Amino acid sequence: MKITMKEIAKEANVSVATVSHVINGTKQISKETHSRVMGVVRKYNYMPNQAAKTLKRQKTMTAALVVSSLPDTFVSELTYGVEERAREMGYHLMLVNTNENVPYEKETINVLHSNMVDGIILSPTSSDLEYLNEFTEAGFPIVLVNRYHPVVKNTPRVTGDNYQTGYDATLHLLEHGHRDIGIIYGVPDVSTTNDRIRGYRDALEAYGIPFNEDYLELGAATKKGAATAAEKLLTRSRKISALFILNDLMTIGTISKLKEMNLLIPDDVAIIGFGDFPSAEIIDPPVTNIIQPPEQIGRIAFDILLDKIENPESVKHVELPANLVIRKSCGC
Amino acid sequence: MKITMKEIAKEANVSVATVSHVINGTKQISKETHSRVMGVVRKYNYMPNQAAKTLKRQKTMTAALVVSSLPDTFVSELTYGVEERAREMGYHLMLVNTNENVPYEKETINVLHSNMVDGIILSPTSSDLEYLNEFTEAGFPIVLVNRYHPVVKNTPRVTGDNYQTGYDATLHLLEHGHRDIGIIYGVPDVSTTNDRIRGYRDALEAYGIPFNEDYLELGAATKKGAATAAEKLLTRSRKISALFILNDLMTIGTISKLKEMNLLIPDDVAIIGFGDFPSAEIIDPPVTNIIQPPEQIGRIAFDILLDKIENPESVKHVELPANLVIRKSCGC
DNA sequence: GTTATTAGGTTAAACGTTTAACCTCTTTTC
DNA sequence: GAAAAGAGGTTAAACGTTTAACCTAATAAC
Repeated sequence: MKITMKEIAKEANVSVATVSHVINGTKQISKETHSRVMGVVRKYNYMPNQAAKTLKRQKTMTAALVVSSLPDTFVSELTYGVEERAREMGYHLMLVNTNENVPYEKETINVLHSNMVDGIILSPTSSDLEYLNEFTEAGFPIVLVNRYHPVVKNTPRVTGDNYQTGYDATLHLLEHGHRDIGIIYGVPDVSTTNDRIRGYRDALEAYGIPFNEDYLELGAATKKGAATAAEKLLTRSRKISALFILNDLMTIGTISKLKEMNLLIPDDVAIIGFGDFPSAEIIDPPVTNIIQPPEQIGRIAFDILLDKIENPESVKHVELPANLVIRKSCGC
Repeated sequence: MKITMKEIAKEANVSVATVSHVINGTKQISKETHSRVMGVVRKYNYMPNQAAKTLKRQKTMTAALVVSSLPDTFVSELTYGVEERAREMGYHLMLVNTNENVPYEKETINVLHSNMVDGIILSPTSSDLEYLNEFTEAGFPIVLVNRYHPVVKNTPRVTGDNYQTGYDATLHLLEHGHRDIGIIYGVPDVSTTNDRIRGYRDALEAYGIPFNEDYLELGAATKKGAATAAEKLLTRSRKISALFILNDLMTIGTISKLKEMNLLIPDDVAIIGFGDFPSAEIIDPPVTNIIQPPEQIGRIAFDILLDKIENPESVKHVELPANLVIRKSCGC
């Protein structure tokens, strides 16, 4: 069996309270006792039982990152940022992927809430987030990341500035003279998609161009999905001369389809992608991308979670700017 | 405060034991009592305190995945597989990235061992794994993934067949007529690197070609690292006509450098990469890759961990085959 | 030379579950 | 109709920590 504090205490000839105090530094302890206890601790490589500690302290020193999909570049890098920051701050990280499954997401939040973690960073599946209020109102720290919804009260969030990036990308394409710009989006009805499309609409409006529902197509956030979406879009609306694609895998899928259709980028169809990827600059042509800082979003989200844990009234909203890195696929 | 079993018991007019029994189904309970208790449970959305449960049961129902680096395609997909399988089996997953830091790895295993998790899937940083024996001998379940070392006894592992893939890739290049084949590797002195290089050597030997230390270069598993490694290799040994590159990011970095040097792929330098990536087929030329199934490795690793938890004597070794997917960069 | 203060410990209650042992009725068995 | 078995509960002891309250001897204060 695993060694316990009681046995350490016996071997060091002190009470368990003393062992606890030397380990945690919660009381003055004489030099000799201290080193005698630490000697025994090291001898057995003793580590306090986390469950007991948590039960008593009501603090787990672990946080959870709950995402709605894992095999996704953005999410991977987000995870990296969160994990790194958690580690730096002495926290452990629990990772759960809800796989875009809303009931499972609810269930997950519920069990994590029961003394498994001190707080949650959540990238939610849907906009139906009212159920979160039950937890946040009870003082359980949750921070929303990437996707959000105004229905959740008193809850910090950190996102990219999706509206602005949608606007900027569209504007750039407009400045290149494009008037018929298609969008391939990954997931319907989430704030990220909606905000970017809002930016797109407003940019069009600034140029006096009417919004056309036919120019939107769902790409399901996959290569294959985007390929068929691109095909639909370009056959249905032959005037489309530029595409704005809302994630990296879909950008790759689209390019693949365009090559298959023998369409030249950017001459026949210009492209701006969302989310940079490692090979973007060695593709022919190198692809122009909106780059968001997912790792930084993760780090900040963790810091805000910590702030929320220590200071329950605090509600910070952070919106990080993104950059348009211009390469060749837009026509530049 | 969070609601406890005691309060549920009071409101349902039963003892806490009874509440526990209805929740866990550990005893016959009358229909009325059962529904009365469940009524109160649902009313307050009660969930048992995990810390208390763990303390009593000595079982956490969570596993840990400890990797040595996170921002890496292979690791991301491995994580995906592990998380998915854990979720399916009703386990939670703890994720920690040791950042190739050996002391931190040791420390991590130590705290995870103290009733935080029921077992660990470890992709270790170094070959210095003797310290693990202390834990495995005490019956703590650990399964090694990807990297391993024979010094760890009684410990299951699941890896790709690195020797064979090293052999196959080299052979393919040899069949194309290449006699001077460089290797860019990511991390020195780990089993993955060593096994692949062993395969490379043996393939060369089968063709009667002497092994040349100068044909190896460290690429640090990054784009930049590989770019400078490629440059070094090609200027130092001008006869090199093919490159075998041991991870995806390094493949991209190398291609980028070759383009910069105005070298044609595959005419001036042929390339085979290790680890497929989403854009491999839209790059010009499409890149020939060894593809390993990291997600499957993850799933299997979790199953083996579970097996080890339930059956401590079990020691399974799994070695998964990889495929050479042939595209254009090898000269085909 | 009494009284406070401090240093260095110990005792014991609590954290919220689980579960063996026990109890009390009913029902079954022969 | 007495004994055995079963159904449906309860009691209380763990699980391994933390921490407030308490204790004692030594030192400081005046």
